[in-house]
Amino acid sequence: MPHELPKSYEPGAIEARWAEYWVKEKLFSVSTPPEGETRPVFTLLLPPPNVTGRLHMGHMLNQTQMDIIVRWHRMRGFITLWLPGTDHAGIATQMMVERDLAKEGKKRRDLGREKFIERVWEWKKLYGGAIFDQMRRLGASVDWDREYFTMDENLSRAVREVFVRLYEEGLIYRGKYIVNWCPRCETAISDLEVKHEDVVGKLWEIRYPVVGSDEFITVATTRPETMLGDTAVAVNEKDERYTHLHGKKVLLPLMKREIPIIADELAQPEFGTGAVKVTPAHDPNDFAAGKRHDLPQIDIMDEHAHMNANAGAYAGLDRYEARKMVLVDLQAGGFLVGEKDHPLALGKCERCGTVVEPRLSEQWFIKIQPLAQKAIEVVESGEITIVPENYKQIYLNWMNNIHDWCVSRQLWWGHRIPAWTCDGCKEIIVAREAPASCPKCGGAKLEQVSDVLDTWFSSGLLPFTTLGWPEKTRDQAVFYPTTLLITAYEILFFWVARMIMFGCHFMDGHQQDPAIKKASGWADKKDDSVPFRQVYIHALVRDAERQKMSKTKGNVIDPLEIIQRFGTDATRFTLAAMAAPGTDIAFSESRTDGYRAFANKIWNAARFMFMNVDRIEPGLRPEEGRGVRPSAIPLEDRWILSRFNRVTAEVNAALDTFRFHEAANRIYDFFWGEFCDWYLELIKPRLNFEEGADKAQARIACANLVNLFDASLRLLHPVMPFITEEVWQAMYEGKPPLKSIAFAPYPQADEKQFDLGAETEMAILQDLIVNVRNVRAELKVEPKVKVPIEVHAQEPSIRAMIEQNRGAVERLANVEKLTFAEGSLAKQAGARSTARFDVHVIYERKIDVAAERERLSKELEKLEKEFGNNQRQLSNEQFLAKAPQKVVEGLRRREQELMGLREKIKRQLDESR
RNA sequence: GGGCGGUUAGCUCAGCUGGUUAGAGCGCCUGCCUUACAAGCAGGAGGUCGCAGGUUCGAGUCCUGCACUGCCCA
Repeated sequence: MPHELPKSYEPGAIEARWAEYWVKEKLFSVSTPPEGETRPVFTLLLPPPNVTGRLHMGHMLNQTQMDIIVRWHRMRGFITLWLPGTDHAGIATQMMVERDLAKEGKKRRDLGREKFIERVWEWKKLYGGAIFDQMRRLGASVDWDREYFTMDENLSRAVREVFVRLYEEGLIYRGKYIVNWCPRCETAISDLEVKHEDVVGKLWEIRYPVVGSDEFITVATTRPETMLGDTAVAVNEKDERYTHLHGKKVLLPLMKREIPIIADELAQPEFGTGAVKVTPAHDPNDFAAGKRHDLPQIDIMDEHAHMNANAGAYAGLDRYEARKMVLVDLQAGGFLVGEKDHPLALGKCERCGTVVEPRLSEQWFIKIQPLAQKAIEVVESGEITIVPENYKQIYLNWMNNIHDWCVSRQLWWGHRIPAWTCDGCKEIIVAREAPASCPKCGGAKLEQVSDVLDTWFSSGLLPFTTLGWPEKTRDQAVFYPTTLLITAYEILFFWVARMIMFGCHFMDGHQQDPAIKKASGWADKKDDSVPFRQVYIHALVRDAERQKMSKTKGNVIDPLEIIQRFGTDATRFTLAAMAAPGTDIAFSESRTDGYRAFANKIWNAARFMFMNVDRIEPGLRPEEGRGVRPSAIPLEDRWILSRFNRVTAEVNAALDTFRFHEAANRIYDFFWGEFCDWYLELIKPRLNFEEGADKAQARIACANLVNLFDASLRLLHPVMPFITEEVWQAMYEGKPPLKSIAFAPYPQADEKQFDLGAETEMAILQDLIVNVRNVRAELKVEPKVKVPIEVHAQEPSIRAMIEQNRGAVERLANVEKLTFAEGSLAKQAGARSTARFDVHVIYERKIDVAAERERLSKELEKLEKEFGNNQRQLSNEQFLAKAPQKVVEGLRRREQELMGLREKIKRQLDESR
């Protein structure tokens, strides 16, 4: 049987089938376009999920939006490349495998570096693809043939190349500085990987005896254990309380070490006692002060944040045990003079939650200023646009206050830094490949630096390394700069900023193929070194109570579970419909449930269409222009075409500016509220194919229906790819002209089809029908009983229009017979008046006079209020002088309507007394 | 402490550059198994747009202050 769609809509079945088909047929794979290509190009890089990752709502929103934009471009004839890949996620992945090892009672050091890395690769092979399997379920139309992994050999080579070039340019340096150290992960982490948490800590006051006097100087600290590493006490130069102590020394309690009192801006007179202890090896500010005053740096902890030999009697203790002991001993010695609650922001490791320890260590840094400069310029000048715009300022603020980036990590899993230490002369050699001997002393014993690079170092390069860099490839000429980046605010600094810095630096001087650049609409952009032309920052998905989702709170919504219950299409639609730029999404299942109902509506409308096609002309296919009869086109056809084209214009405009919610809602309102609720109902009589019916008319109506349905499916496809594919394929009974609706042209508005007249007439007709239904409900007319109505319309054209569509009124409003009256019907009981017509429902039942009067009074009150406003404005000379003509005219017209309506209502009120 | 948002119907949210009567989904009430759809159809109730000022002929929309609330940075 042709066109068979099962009676009920089951998203699970159709979605799995099409998801598999799209991948199997390699529909979204893009080969490198040859020289001379003139089609526009759209390139999008998928923000690489962690290889350890599992799909969450954030991914789902991100990917839904990307897929909408991607499918939209593809359907508009762009060569559309969406590049997927995963990130090796240094710490996260290493933790995962360490956890596995722990189950076997082993640690990574038991295996050794090489064996451990082998183990990680095994793990990756087994579990690394999970998130992409999940992505396929979303329908993400990425090019699976170009899938990359940041640890792939070609990408690793590019990473080494970048590192060496930066080093040679003097933009990478190595040195001993205070970094954020995670004692659990045993590695340095960047500023961005530290999350601050507000806690109530304590502020302790400790007094240090001044050498050579019986005076004390009192310092305040939140971390008393670090006093073991103090090498000075600082006071402010301007603080007169301490002027007499400048140049003196104090005897550090517990350690019995004499340390100087220095004058430094580190000490702020307003804070605490105005004097602070200085621990250069354990605090970044103290480190800086230490440099200024050439103080010794005494490191008192090891990599696990346990006290080391420099901590004297406390060696071996964990930092918190040491704190307790130190406090006890200070107390016993009479040095502890105060303790009070003190709010502080405690820095924790983003990955494992361990409190971060500022630690003095040898690390590699990128000198960021020169890179940031260009990255600021390209955003300020609009070479890269950021949407919503407020993120531009946030980006610039951050960029302007950027610090050098610590890129070394003391991990095993990642890109090992291409630097070697000569065993003989300790020279550091940075090179693309392992050097055979030391260029300085000729020694052959060289050892590669054990650190690896921050994961973001390699992901920052992806826009060009995925296109073959450092080779100069045709792919780069075509696809670079990528067109767009869609991502979450959270990684604006981590990733977006770094891509911009790296892109501008390493692609400096690059030029995109000029023909393609122009065709793609970027002719006005001057700089092709940027990694992307536009950035769209999407919102956060929260739970229905607006809470941020978190595992600890247990309020995480699993997108796959939602998909299972409501279907991918409905879930995608929910995210699209709620994604107003700049506002977080409070995900609510009831909305998704509603959008599944929308999918169901489409399904059933399709069944209705197929039922008629099979009855009237089984071979009917969508075909542009077919079915439209040039003369005597019925109102509903002119109307729906006008509406479709307007909606098409709105949807295209909305997608162009990332207003996903607007695009989704326009289609929803059109398809359900106009196409199904009105158009389908209106054409039902024309679809009559029985004996004696106008079969030519039925064929035309059916062809119109099919064309409009086809166009609507194409309009919706980027948002709901599965159901649209299913119905579209069914329209061709499995023999479509293209492999997928994904390649069918996206509807573009044809302004010639805009028909304001038809829209106005239709609005009047709908108004008439709704009014009759309304009165029927009020008169409590039995649903099955048809009643006669009288209509009065002053304007002959309106009367003619109603006359012409009397069948529609009679059918849709359940009317027995429509007759026209010459005079106003306003005073009749059971009548309604509008500016265009009066309608009287003829029905004997006594109406509820009190209720009717109440309704009328309310109506009158509303009218009077509006009329008051109307008059106030129209009698205001300033208004008349300054307001645009259009607005004034509108109000004048409304004034007439209001006066008429007011009279009618008043008369009805009089009559009903 | 600095910065950025939010506050519109019972709930979740739209309302773009100020312009005629502030919208949707869900929920609620009433009535319908009307041959595509009860996951539906038809009708209905529900809003001093956080508060106070200001700009303007005109403010949900722009400005200032306040209150509450969220996020980021230090």
